[in-house]
Amino acid sequence: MSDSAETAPPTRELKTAGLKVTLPRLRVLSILETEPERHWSAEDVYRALSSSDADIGLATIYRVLTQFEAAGLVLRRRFDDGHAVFELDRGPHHDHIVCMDCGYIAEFVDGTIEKRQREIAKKLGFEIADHSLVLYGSCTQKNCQRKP
Amino acid sequence: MSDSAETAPPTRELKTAGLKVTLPRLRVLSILETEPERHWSAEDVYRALSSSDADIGLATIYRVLTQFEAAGLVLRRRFDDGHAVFELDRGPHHDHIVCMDCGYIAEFVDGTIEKRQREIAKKLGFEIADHSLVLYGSCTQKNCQRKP
DNA sequence: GAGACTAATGCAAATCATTCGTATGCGGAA
DNA sequence: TTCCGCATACGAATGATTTGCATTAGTCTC
Repeated sequence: MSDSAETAPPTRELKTAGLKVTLPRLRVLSILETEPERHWSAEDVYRALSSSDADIGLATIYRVLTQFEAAGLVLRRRFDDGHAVFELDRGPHHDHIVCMDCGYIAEFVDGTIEKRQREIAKKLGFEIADHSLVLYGSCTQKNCQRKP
Repeated sequence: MSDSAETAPPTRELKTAGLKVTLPRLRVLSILETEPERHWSAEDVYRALSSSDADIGLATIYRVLTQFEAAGLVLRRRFDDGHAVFELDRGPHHDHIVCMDCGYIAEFVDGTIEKRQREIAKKLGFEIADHSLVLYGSCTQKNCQRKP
């Protein structure tokens, strides 16, 4: 089949999101997709791109990630150090539990908690738009102590 | 009665916390106590102190607040903008719900959620040390739109 | 497919909250 | 009160993130 007859997945994704298809945006999206579950800092993405080939400035990474967030492609998270990390917004909503020793991050979903949140918001007279739940602790895994 | 026979509350609180009683620490603690429920940024405290009298540097505010945190006097919170705010650590643990329109912050506690968190942590093999739960939404109060 | 119009990018400089370095000074034990 | 060491003030340094501006690349029209 011809190359142009089909649109490559990242390209289609950008178009669907209403974003102009540019090289930096394609590169960033491709990088994110190499590890779809990972939480990337802007620096992480920058380094991954630099080591590959393209010549993309850090400022552009920030701009692109912010656009992706606005377009609903990625989620911006912030754990206790205050710095932002980004992850692809795929699969169902989830919350996080972070190991304070090794930085390992596990994800979970819990219907009971989600339900209670809605009830609480209602009782307090809020219309809830979003939430952030992060548990901090020590993972008792054998592989702990490994820095992220 | 004599002044020295009784220790003023903030002084006692510092001593109990194992902190040397210094003027900046007393001033910061007093400011926090003017609005015990408030979430203060370091800047907030700085401005409150500047407008009063003392000559306390912003760097000192940061140091003092960090010491207070370590001593368990205050809690450091971080909402979505990534900046730190501090509140006196009194009364029971609580979580927050933030109005994205006016910045109003309400507090709540929910046993069901706390319990589920412990269960989840256990299931994932974590020993939980802390957690952060913030709901974001719009308060439907009459006083909304008021910036913090 | 070429030209034109606009939005996107690279780079460097600017910001902003927060931290550090260092000389000086205050708190508290003897 | 006297002395020692931690605490403070100040400004300069830091590090993540944003912005200004000249240049480039996408997209749309013909």
